[in-house]
Amino acid sequence: MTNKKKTTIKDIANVLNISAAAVSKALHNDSRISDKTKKAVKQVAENLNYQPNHLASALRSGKSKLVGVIVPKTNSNFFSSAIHNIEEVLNEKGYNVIITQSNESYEKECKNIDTLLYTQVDGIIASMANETVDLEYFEKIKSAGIPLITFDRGENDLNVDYIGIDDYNSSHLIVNHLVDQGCKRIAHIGGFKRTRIYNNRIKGYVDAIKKHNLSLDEELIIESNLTIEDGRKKMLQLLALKNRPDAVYVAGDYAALGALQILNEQNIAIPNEIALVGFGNEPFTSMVTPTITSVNQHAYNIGRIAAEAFLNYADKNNFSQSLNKIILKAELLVRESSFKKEK
Amino acid sequence: MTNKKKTTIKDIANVLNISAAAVSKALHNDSRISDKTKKAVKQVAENLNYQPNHLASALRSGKSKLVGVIVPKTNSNFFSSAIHNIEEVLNEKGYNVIITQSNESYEKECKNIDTLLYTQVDGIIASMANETVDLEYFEKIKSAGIPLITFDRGENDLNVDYIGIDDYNSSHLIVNHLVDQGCKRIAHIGGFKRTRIYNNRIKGYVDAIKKHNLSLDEELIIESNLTIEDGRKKMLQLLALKNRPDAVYVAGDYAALGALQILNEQNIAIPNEIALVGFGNEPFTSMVTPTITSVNQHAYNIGRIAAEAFLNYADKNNFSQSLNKIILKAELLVRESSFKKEK
DNA sequence: TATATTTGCTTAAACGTTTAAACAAATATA
DNA sequence: TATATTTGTTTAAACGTTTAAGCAAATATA
Repeated sequence: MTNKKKTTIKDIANVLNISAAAVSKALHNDSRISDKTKKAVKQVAENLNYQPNHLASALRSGKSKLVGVIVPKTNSNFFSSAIHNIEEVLNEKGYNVIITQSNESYEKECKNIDTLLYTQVDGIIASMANETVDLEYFEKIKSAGIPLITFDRGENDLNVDYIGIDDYNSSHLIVNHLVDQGCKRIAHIGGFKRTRIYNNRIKGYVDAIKKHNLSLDEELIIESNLTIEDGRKKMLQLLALKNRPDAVYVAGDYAALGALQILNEQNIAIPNEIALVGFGNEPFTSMVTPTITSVNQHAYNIGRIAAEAFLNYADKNNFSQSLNKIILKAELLVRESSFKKEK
Repeated sequence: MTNKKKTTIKDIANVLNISAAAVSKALHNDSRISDKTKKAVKQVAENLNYQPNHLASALRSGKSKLVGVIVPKTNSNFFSSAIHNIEEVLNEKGYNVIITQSNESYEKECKNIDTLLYTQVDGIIASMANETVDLEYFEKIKSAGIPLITFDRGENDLNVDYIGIDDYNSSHLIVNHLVDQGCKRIAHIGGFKRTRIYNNRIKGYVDAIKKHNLSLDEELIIESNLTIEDGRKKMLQLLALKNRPDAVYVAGDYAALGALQILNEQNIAIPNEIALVGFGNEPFTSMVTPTITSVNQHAYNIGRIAAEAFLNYADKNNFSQSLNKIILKAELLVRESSFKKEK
């Protein structure tokens, strides 16, 4: 099958012997077009299998009705669910969503930004890569004059909307729970300090430890990239201490899983010998043995709110953005890895 | 920050007192433009922070340099990895990729197709939703005159390129392995028969069972939607049989996980009492206890090949598509759930 | 020196829409 | 009946590019 020429409004106009402008207006239900003409136009459009050319209308109107989304990876429950909800809200309003993934690489993230700007998206909703420290490229979005909304991983210095959970308080929830279970020496395998959310989790951990008058031991706080492999490595590091912890709070579920594997391999009783808590509520946390206590980040709400934040700016041709944080409460889901039946 | 007008080639032309056409050519390194002018144009473009308007060039050239991807869900290792490789190949060639997910819903899939056609993509690479039986919407893609490439989940009747693994032989690999482990009564929790890949897995299972002269028992073949929940349900169904199986081959890893949960809950020894094999090599198969034997579908290669299949058609303005299957060999990854130390 | 070719640019049309402005015909208002 | 308003349409310009065609100046060829 060779590709036939696509039907345009001109073709419809020719069939009916009216102007292209009349066709355009008829298709948009302009009040100044007679019902008779509208009906005829729509009928012919259908017959000729007319598909509006988005490029032309976007060019003319200056609005592409496209919103770009940048996430570190789609292969995570949190992000794929956030994307789903962003789509749901935006499709409703006639926007289409372009998803791109950075794979945690700053370089790829820059490319994605270029791609999206080039595609003339009307706005960008982004969660930053672990690697990202330089904000220059994100500033580029702002100076392109389109709204930028950040979620989960954002930076105050960008001075744009941010939607995330309360990382600081989540750490409190976790430490409180572990203390409640009788743990006295709680370690923290955290993310990179330079990433705000992980830094907040660390701060929350430190303050909660202090609040409970537990010993704040530097060797119990470890920075990690939070992959499975690194979780294994950092768990081994903790086990090598003269004075082992009796609980480990890991700032990401994948790393928590790595830690769990090591504990299982070394036949260390979970949670009685060492209790374990992850973060993110990835589906596998309730699939592994033992199931892993984790924190639910409410991807559902975050996605919706991020989309709504964008809609707030859309269609306004004179807007100014500023640091506008929306912080949601997170929920601790206690599972086997930290719940001691007999304390 | 209010949104300033964007720089166009006209702005550049004005600065240098040359025509817009000259600017366009200079930016594209046309041989008929002097090096001096090219240099000057590029310098001014940089100074004014010029970003080409993709909509305009796409409209003019009739090529959007955008490729649409439709997958059932991004939240699966197979698809997210396939997407990643599709992107890698296509970005290299100057294409950008728009990802959409159907969430296994036919309705959403149709919407996605409309969206992509509306966005004027130059081609579509798709894997069909479980629900999809009606091919009308996919025919719409063909009649839009752009190439359609299917992977993993496709249909012969579409008469387009298809890239997938050898499902029929994969079933043979699995049954051979289970027989090798001494299993005599092998059940199959399969996907929907109407979906080609699952049908092929069922056929492969049936033929392999016959080949080994095992009893082909209708009650051992169960159709499922392959979610965790359904995997649990169908496993319970198998356990309720008077004559229980000693092995279960599940056509998807999520359902296999559900089955595993039931076996663990009922303290049934895996693999000695019942051996278990999944399909898809989702990361969690090597995370759970016991680890689950599964089939690696080589998402890496499938993504690359699908992208290359598209590139085959791209830029050709007269092409015809036909059923063109590329079938890759799959790899059986034997793990704890089916490997008996003492047989 | 006369002619052909190459170089470096300009002009203008085109891609498919949308929309402001114009205008004739029909209808309402006084 | 004369004028104002409404209705239903057309015309033409615009969005920012690309590109075929044209043309003058510079250079090569005979």
